[in-house]
Amino acid sequence: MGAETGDSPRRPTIYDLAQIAGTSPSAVSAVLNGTWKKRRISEKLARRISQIAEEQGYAVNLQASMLRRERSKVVGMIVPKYDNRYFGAIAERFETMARARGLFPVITCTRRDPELEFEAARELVSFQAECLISTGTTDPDRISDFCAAAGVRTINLDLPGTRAPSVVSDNFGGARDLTRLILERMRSEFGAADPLLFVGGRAADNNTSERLRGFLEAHREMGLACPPELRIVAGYAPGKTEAALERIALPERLGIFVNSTISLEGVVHWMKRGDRAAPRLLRFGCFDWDPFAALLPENVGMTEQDVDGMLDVVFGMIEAWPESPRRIEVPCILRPIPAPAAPAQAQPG
Amino acid sequence: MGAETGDSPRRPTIYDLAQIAGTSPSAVSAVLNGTWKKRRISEKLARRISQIAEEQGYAVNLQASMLRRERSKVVGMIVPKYDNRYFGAIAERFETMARARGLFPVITCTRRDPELEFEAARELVSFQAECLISTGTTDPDRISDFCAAAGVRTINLDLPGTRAPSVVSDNFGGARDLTRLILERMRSEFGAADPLLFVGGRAADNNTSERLRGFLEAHREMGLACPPELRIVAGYAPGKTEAALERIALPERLGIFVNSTISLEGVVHWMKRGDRAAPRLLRFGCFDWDPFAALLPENVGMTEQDVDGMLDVVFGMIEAWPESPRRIEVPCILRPIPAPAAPAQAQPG
DNA sequence: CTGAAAGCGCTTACAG
DNA sequence: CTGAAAGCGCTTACAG
Repeated sequence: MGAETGDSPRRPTIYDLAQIAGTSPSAVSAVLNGTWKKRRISEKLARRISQIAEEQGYAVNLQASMLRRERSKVVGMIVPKYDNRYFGAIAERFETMARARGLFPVITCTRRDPELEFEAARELVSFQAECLISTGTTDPDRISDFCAAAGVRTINLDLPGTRAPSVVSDNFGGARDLTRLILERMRSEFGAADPLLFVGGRAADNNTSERLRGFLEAHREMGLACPPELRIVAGYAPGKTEAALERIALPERLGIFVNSTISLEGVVHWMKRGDRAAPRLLRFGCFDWDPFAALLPENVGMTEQDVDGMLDVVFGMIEAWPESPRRIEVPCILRPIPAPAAPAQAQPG
Repeated sequence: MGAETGDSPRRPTIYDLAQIAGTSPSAVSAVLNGTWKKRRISEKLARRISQIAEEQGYAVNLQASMLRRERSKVVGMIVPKYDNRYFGAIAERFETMARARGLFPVITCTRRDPELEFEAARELVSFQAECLISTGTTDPDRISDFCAAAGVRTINLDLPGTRAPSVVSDNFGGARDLTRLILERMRSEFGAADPLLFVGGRAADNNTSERLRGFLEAHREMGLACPPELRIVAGYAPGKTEAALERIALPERLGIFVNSTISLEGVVHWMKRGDRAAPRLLRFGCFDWDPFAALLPENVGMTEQDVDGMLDVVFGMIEAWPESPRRIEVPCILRPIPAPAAPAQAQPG
């Protein structure tokens, strides 16, 4: 990009508008930012200035405006991905809610790269963000420390950081309810009362351990023992999940608790490969939401994190600053999927 | 948010750093923005200044910096959604590529709301964006006109706007290839040689009409007539698609060309409801990509738009400005899905 | 009812 | 090798 297109005139400023209107830059500024009634500028002048601004295609220079104002109204967010139902929904909802409150949302996507995350935090501070929400970041505390030093508030979303208030899903309760649902469906459809297989996630990951706790709790309620070999917690990646499933011997009928749609891709690939002994009577539930995954015939239910609910809490914290509680839990939404009403679709003959 | 936390000290400026270092603000500025070698500042001083900046948690004020510089390096993008595989991938890739070029990407999500789109364009101009990429917007020409008046360049991505250069998928070729694939699979799996059903999209939508053209072309090649009643172009919404499918009589065996994953949701809901006469031998292909949709057993292939390829072209245009061609087409990527290797999974008994 | 003036935090010729 | 000074486009007390 060249610096200028050469023949394109400089973008008009309030000085240009003032000259055209035969008034002062102060008056133009007041009219254009809505403080003109307070300054008792005549409605006639206000109207004329607005008209001229419109004609000249005027747009305020936010860099200048923010530099001068005491508040930037910029709120920053760091997400690991957009290309993901959950984080996509978070980013979208955050933007909508911020705008509704007259704030300027600036979102950055850092693909779980710790260095990029830190650079993004620095950039958002440089943009004069008033607060920074981080979600899915690998090192939230480093970001919080940096921001604190710069006087920028941070909130961790769906992350249990220790250096900032956090808003998290009730992973325990959500997992317990999903586990109950799967157990129930195994019983009603197959008459089974066996412990489930837990698949996906990382042991060090707080969300995974909370979900595992809920999973075990539901088994305990039913008086079911839960052998450790039925827990595959070897990462979220589909390939790892698939490989781990291949290595273990599984019963004829099986219920699976899948810890994310990422892991679910691995589970389904494994199911689809018919070249080995897989359980004949299979059902699963998944802690995550995806509309197409909801259509898989073995799926009995999905647990959706309450994005709207969590962001309501986040904006509540922003507004009630600095009296934010350290941590708030938001319940998840269980979406049961009814058993198919009819026999299977046609298969290749 | 209160204006200040009261006890938090003002964020340090180059004046503060200069005072601590016992030098001038000019020197600090030069060191911090990398122009110090040109100014022949001693390496010793440069090192000391950097050190102090680090200690003080200094972060440049981009508002001030951008205001003073001739270039903002901000590149804006308007997308309709983040919560969508395609647009999520576009946003994510755009951000990565812009950063790699030392630019500041600012993305706004406008949920197909024409007023919001226009407000977003105005806001990006106010942020001094040097160019604006719009994709999936309802009124790209209005945005282009406004930006042109403000001296901001626009590029339409996957949109055939008339007022700005555009980068679009080869919808014709992509649809022709996908249609060929479905026809081929209907023949090899079921021995069928019937015309396909086209489902989804809007007739007024350029992408839909191009895809329909490719669909018809593939039929023509095969010597197949293509009766108009086998084209359901009543919008993308899943509900509309499902309702339209219910209203028509369909043959025992059927191949379907589905015009987006949005419409595909409707098709699959219709397939899953077993309470009416649906085709027994069903296959479909879909012009869009989704990993779970790819797992549906009737799916023979999906056409992915080449997001990386399109954005390469977009950044090429940005850099080669103002010699941009009016319109560039980028081929799509066909992803065939092999027929299942084994018999169907267990169904409820 | 309105304008002149200071200043937000930087960058960059310009003058040593 | 380095600093003083002007100015980017606004906003906002302040003084009429």
